[in-house]
Amino acid sequence: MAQKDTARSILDAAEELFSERGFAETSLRNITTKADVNLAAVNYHFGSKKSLIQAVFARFLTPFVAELDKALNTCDAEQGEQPADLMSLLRLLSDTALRSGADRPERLRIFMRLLGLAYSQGQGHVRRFLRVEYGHVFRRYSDLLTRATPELSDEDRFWRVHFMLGATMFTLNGVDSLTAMAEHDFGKPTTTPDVIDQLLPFPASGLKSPAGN
Amino acid sequence: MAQKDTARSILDAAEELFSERGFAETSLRNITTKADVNLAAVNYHFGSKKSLIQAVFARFLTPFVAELDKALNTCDAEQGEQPADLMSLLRLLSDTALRSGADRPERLRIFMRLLGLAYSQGQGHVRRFLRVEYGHVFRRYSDLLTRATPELSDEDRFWRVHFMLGATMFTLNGVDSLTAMAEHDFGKPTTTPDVIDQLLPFPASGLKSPAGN
DNA sequence: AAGTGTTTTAAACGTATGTTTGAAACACTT
DNA sequence: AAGTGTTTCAAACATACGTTTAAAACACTT
Repeated sequence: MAQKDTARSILDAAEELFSERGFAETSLRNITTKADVNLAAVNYHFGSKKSLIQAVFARFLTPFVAELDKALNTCDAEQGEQPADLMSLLRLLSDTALRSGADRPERLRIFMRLLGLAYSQGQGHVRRFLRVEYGHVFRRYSDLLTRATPELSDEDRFWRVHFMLGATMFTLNGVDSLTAMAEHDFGKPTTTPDVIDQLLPFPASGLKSPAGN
Repeated sequence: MAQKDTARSILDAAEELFSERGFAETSLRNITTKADVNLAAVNYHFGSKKSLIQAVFARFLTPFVAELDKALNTCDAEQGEQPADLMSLLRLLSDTALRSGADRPERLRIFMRLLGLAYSQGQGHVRRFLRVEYGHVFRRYSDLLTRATPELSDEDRFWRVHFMLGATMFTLNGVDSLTAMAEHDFGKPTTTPDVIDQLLPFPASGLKSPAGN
């Protein structure tokens, strides 16, 4: 009982602190203080700081890719008749992501910040971990994207998928600052799902934009 | 003479190391070793590590915003007849950016990585520094963007400009990995200007995408 | 209730960091 | 060539970090 509690407190505190300040800027002492556990508890339960970082990712990603895999299975089943269209595929991904942090929808925001940090800060071990552990699901999704945009050359699609990825990462990464700015300027409160609704047409249009000019 | 040389070596080394590993992950000893100067030289010439970071940004940004300001002046002069269209505005920005790192075009890649890092790592002092020092030029550009997209509501435009920013930042941030992947997959060598040519239609389409669905 | 394996704790360890110091080396004017 | 202000240098400083240790506290079976 105590075991689970301590490990979970550490993960909770680490998730929040990492997403706010980054990995290198968050010390184990910051984490254990916030989690109200002993400093040595991190090394006892997770072995090292690196392993703790990976554990933070695993706690979010493992259920997420499981759900995504399931969703892709039903998607494959319905196929044969006709491949899923682009907008449906984007919706499938965002719905799965939103549903995956079921308890609090802000989990998605926190996690996207972590993902962005992992790629922009050194943290090569995180990238390796993610590729080895979850790569196959993303390859499945990527195949569906290809079938949904048959008019694009492989090269154009490659670049535009990354443009889309960038717009998404950047937006969800800073979604708290952005929603604050939007609320200040336009009065309307805006939630993360609202932002995603705003977002999706942008890459959907961009992916299909006329090539070559 | 020695003064300029030492300071410049430090800036060169810092620019490259920061862009590769991030700010927190690069120590003054890394920098001074690579620059082949004494450890104390950083504190002597720049005062502190924070000030060094800001100096790295200033060295790139000061000539860049000067050129951008000039370009916006001629743009304003030609106006009155009709506001500049969206694609021209994007071209104006990317051309200025490419021309600004005149000596080596890879300077732009390095600098975009720095910019991305500054926003994703803590480094609040950098954001403050950039806003205070260069904010007015970006506000000018933003006004032109508004006149180029009169059909958008302020809210839609706000979000889409940030989507565009995200696609651009992310792409130029990781442009070295991306071009390597593209070259491996498609055989074609790809330069940073090539990537920008690929990129621009994407936000241009995205900005004008039909609203509300 | 004793015994056993697990978890927590306070303290210390070794290492790396940014910064400061004071003397030495240098450049440049008089 | 002497003198003056600037720049370099090796060394040390204080601090913070991740990790390890060994004893204490705990939980749970017998």
